[in-house]
Amino acid sequence: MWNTGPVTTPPPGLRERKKRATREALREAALRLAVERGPDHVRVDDIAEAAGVSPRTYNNYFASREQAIVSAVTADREARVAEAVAARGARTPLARAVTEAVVEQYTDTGGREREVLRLVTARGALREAFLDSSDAIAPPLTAVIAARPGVDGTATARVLAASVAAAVRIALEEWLRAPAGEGRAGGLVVPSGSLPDRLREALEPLAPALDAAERGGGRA
Amino acid sequence: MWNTGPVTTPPPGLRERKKRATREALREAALRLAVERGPDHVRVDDIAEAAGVSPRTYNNYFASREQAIVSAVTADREARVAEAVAARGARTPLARAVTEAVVEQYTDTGGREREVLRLVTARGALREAFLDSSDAIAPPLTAVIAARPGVDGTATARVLAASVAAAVRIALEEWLRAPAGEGRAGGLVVPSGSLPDRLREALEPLAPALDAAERGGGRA
DNA sequence: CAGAAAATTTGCGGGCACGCAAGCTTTCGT
DNA sequence: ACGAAAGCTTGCGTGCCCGCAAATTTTCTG
Repeated sequence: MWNTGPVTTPPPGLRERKKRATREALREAALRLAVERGPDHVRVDDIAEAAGVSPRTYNNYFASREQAIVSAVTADREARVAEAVAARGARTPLARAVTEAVVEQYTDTGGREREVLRLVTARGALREAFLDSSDAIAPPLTAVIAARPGVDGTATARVLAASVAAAVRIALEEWLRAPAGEGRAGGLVVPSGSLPDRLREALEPLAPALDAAERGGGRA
Repeated sequence: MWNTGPVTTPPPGLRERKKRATREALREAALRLAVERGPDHVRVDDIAEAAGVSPRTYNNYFASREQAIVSAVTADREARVAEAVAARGARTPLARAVTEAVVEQYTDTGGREREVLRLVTARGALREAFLDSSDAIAPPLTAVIAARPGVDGTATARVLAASVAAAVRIALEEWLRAPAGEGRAGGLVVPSGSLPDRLREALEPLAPALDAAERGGGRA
């Protein structure tokens, strides 16, 4: 009876491990093939075959063809944003905590991300799927915000979390709009210039709402 | 040379009229068939045939099968929300203007809406498409907010508009969650109970941000 | 008005998403 | 440890979305 912590995963169980493995295999295969051949020359059958599962199984894991690729790129960034907010504790005001957490998590370019960014950035269905992925921030962020002292209802937390997600999406859109704009970072096609600035810029209008929520909701 | 006003539509032109007519025919056909047979027993071919166009043309007007139906139900409500905000002028503070406009436009149940609500409310792909439709509020609302005196950048307006859209979506979700909840309105299955309350509740957390935007942005 | 230019409709074909019902694997109860 | 229950995978079939290019219609120009 090893101390597994308070609410930790009891023992992962064989079943769960297999699912994780399959998911990971699909992600990796999808990304690899997309990089090799270009995103428009990858069929869902190819991904399935490369991952060693049936084409039908692919759609048990991902609802669209692009989802696996962006899932490989973003790599659970959504969940880590929420963690980063929680890690800042109730000391720092909510607006600061959220802004810092978002900027932090979107700044860490996970290694080869530079190479991959052109792939997902190039306008197409992938670009859309990538932007949609930022909506996934909302659910975990809702939990974190709701747990804050002073926030009354879950409804408030949901609205604020969804607003943050929307702001992030807009920041990404604006960022992708100006490829070789003002602060071009070394002549690359990748618009790595001012993502943190765009994020801060987009989150700033929400700051009053975020901070007000902690001071007793709207009319409490 | 009749006075056509400053920026009014010059003369509608034949082409435009036909497009409007086709769009309307598709909407109406889709809604009628969905009511008659139930939403799952309507093929896109049926709608096209009923509207007198080819199946391929349907997808030139609507990107998904459900879009035509919800388009018939919501009937450009999105655009009217923006108009309702603008109609309130810069006198009333932004938060109030937006809240009142949204509540007003979502309260007017356009006639037989009661009959149709069960259709789009019944969980399925339609329900999802209906919720997605609230995102269409953002673009026109962005323009209205950006035109407000005191709002500095377009980015701010976009974020706020998107946040409002997200709040509306959440309000609709919560509203659909409790069919026969607290304020049941006459024993119907339709959860007409407290939609305005849910909308106000969802928009309230954003009020500080909306009002702050008019007082010179965040740090202006 | 004739002819060019621009936009829309339509048929065709490919690929994708998903419900359904076996078949097989993991998990659980005794 | 054994059998049942639950869950995952897979093949099949249906329907939908959309790119492409030819045909048709509307608009524009001289």
